Amino acid sequence: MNDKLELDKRKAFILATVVYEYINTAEPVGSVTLTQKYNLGVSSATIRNEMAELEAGGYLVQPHTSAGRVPSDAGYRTYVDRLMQPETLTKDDARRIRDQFRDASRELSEVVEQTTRLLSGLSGNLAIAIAPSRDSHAFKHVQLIWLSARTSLAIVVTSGGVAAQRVFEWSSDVAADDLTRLSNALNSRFGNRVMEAIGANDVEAVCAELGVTAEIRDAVRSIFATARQTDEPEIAAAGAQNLLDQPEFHDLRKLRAILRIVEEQRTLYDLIADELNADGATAAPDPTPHVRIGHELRADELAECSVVTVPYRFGDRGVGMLAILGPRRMPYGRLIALASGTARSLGDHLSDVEIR
Amino acid sequence: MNDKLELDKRKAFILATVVYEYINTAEPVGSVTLTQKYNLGVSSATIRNEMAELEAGGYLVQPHTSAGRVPSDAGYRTYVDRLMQPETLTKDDARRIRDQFRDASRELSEVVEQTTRLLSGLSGNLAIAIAPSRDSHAFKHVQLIWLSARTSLAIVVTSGGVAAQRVFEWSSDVAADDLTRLSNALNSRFGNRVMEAIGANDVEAVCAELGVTAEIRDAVRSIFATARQTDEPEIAAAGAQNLLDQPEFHDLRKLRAILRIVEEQRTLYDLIADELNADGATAAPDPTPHVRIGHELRADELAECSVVTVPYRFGDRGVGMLAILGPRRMPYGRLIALASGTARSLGDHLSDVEIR
DNA sequence: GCCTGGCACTCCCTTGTGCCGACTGCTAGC
DNA sequence: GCTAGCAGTCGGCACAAGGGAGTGCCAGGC
Repeated sequence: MNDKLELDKRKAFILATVVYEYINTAEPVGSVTLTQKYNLGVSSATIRNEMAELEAGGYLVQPHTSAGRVPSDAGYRTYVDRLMQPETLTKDDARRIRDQFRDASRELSEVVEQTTRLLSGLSGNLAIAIAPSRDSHAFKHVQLIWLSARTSLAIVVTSGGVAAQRVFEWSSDVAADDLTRLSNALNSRFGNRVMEAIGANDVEAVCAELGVTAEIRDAVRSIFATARQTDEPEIAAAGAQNLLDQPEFHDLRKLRAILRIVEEQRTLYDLIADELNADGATAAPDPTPHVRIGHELRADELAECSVVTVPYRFGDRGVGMLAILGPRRMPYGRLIALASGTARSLGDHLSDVEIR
Repeated sequence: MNDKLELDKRKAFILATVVYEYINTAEPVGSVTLTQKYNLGVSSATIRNEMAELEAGGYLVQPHTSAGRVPSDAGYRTYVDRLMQPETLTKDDARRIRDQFRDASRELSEVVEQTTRLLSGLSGNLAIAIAPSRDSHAFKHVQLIWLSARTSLAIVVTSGGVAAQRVFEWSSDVAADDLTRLSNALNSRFGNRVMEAIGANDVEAVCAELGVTAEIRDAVRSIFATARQTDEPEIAAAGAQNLLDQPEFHDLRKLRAILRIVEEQRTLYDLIADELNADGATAAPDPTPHVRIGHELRADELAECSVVTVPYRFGDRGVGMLAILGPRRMPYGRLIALASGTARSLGDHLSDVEIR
C-alpha cells in the first residue's frame, strides 16, 4: 500500500462511486459500468487507468484478473472518513424510533433488549447493545423485608431500578424491627452514592454499628455485591438472521464463525466495548458514531465485517454502547444516522426512566 | 397411506433400522447398506420387497427413483412410539446438568434463559423455554417506598421474585406513613394469594378502605397489573446456530423460514405452548416429554423439523415448558432423556429459589 | 501530456455431455 | 417365501466448450 498517493478530485469521485456501487450491488465494479451509469465525461479506458492507480494505492482490489474492482479496507475507510455524504434520519425511521420509545418498557435491561430489536429491524443488520455498568448507577434504596421469622427478602434499588433481590433463610429468628433499622441506616448512609463507591468495608461498617449478626452482615454484603455486578456486563444482540440476506454470508462457514462470536457474550463485549473503556465511565462520551472496518476489528472472522458503534448516556455518568454489525458493504451513512438517532432517543428515554 | 398395514417383527426391525441409520448418516438408506451393516439373515432382495411394502404403507418415502429410503412422518412416529429404545441420561450429561444448576442464577427469568443455553449446548439443537405464567405465582409482598415527597417506588414480589417495580411521580405531596399503611394493608389482605385471584376490584377495595388518593389507587392498580403480566409470556430461545450444522438446513431458504419463526416470540410461543394450555395451569402436568414430528407441527416451514416438549413445575401450581427444536432426523431417545432430565433439575432448582 | 478506441488476453461461470455408481423392481428358479 | 441376477432409472461428478465481463496495453489523436 502506498500512503503517499494523493487522491485528486477525479480519483476521489471514482473511488466514491465504486464503493457506492459495490455497496448497492454486491458485484465487483468495472470501468464500463461506471461510465455508463455515472456521468464521468471520460472513456472507460481512462477510468481503467485511474482504477489501476487506485489499486496500486491500496484503495481497491481485484478479486481475480478479469473481474471489476472491489473496495479494500482502506478504500472503505477513505469513503467513510472523507468521501461519503453524511445522512440524516429519514422521516420514516425517525417516526419508528419515536414510536418504539413512546411505549417502551421502563425497565433498564428490557429497554436495552428492545432497542437491539428496533435497531436490527431498522438497519437490517445485527444490532448489539451494552447496558451501562451498574457500578455507575446511583444507590437509591435497600429494603430488608420480613417475610417470616426465618426468611427475609432483600432488595437493592439503584437509579437503574431493582439491581438485586434475594431471599435469605436465617438459622435463627430475626425481628422485623431489626431489619427496618438496618435498612434505614444503610439508606441514610449510602443515599445517592455511586454504586462503585460502596465497598464491602462500608457495608460492614454500618452492620457493625447496629450490631447485627454475622449472618445478616454477610447477607447484606452479598446483596450489595450482586447489585454492583461488576463481572458480567449486560449485553444483548438481535437480528442475526438479517445477515443471511447478505450474499457475503451465503458461505455457511463464514456465517458460523460470526454467529460463534455473537453467541459468546464475552467476545462480543470485547468487540464493542473498546471505546467504552477507553473513554472511562467518568468522562462524557463522544456521542459521534465510530466505524471500524474489516481488519480494524482485529478478528479474522470479522475481516469482511464492519461495526458502527455509538455510546448512549444513562443519567449523568453512566454510559452504554449501541452497535451495528454487518458486512463491510454496509450503507454507512444510513447506519450511522440510525445508530446515533437511536442512541439519542435511548438516552432521552432512560433519563425519563431513571430513578432520581 | 394404508393404516391397516400391520408391522410384523421383521418389518418393524427394518423400519427401526432405516430410521436409526438415516438419523445417523443423513443419507437415504438402501437395501444393500442395510444387509451389510446389520445382521438381517436375509438377502438385500428380500429387504427390497419389505421396503417396498413399508413405502406402500406410508412409513418410508423415496426421494427419487434410484435412491434409498427415508422415513416419512408416520415412519418417525412409529419409531418414536413403538420401536426405539428409551434412553437414560448419560453420566456426562447428568453431570453437566447438575453443575449448571448448582451455580445457576436465583432469578426466575435468568434461570430460564440459562436453561435454554444449557439445553441447546447439550442437545446440539435449538432450545426454547417458556417461563411459568406469573398469574400462577403466589403474591408475597408489595412495598411502596417513599423516595421523596413527590416520588415513590413500588415493588411487587411474588413467589417468583420481583415481578414489577416502578417509580411514580405524584402531583401532590405524599406521606411516608400513608405508603407504609397501604403496603401493610395490601400485604395482609393478599398474602400468599395466587396472583390470578387478585383483580383490579380487590386492589381498589383496599385503597378505598384506607381512603388514599385516586392517583395512588391508579398507581397501585397498574403495578399489580404489570406484576400479573398476562399478555406477554416470557420466552427464551438459544442455539439457533446449532441448526447450521444440520445438512437439511444448508438450504438458506429453509433456514431463514425457521429463524423467522423463532424470532417471532408469538409464533414461537404458540408452537410450544399447545400442551401447556391444554393441560391448564391448575392440573398437575404430565411430565412425560411429547414429540411432534414434521407436519404434526402444523407449520409448513417446520415440515422437516421435530419438536420435543416437556413441562416443568414451578412450585405447586406453576408450569413452564422446555422444548428442543431440530430436524426430524434428530436423536429422539437422547433428546427426550435430556429434556426430561433438564426439566426435572430445573423444577428442583426453582423450588429452591421460590419464595415461600 | 492526457485521453481514447481497439485488441488480445485472462478468468469465471454456465451449459451440455458422458460416465459412474447407487439403488430399485422384476423375474425366474430354488 | 427367499434369492440371484439383470435391466432400468436417476443423481452427481468430471470435463470440455463457449460466452461474457473486464482488464492491460498500445498506437494514434486532440
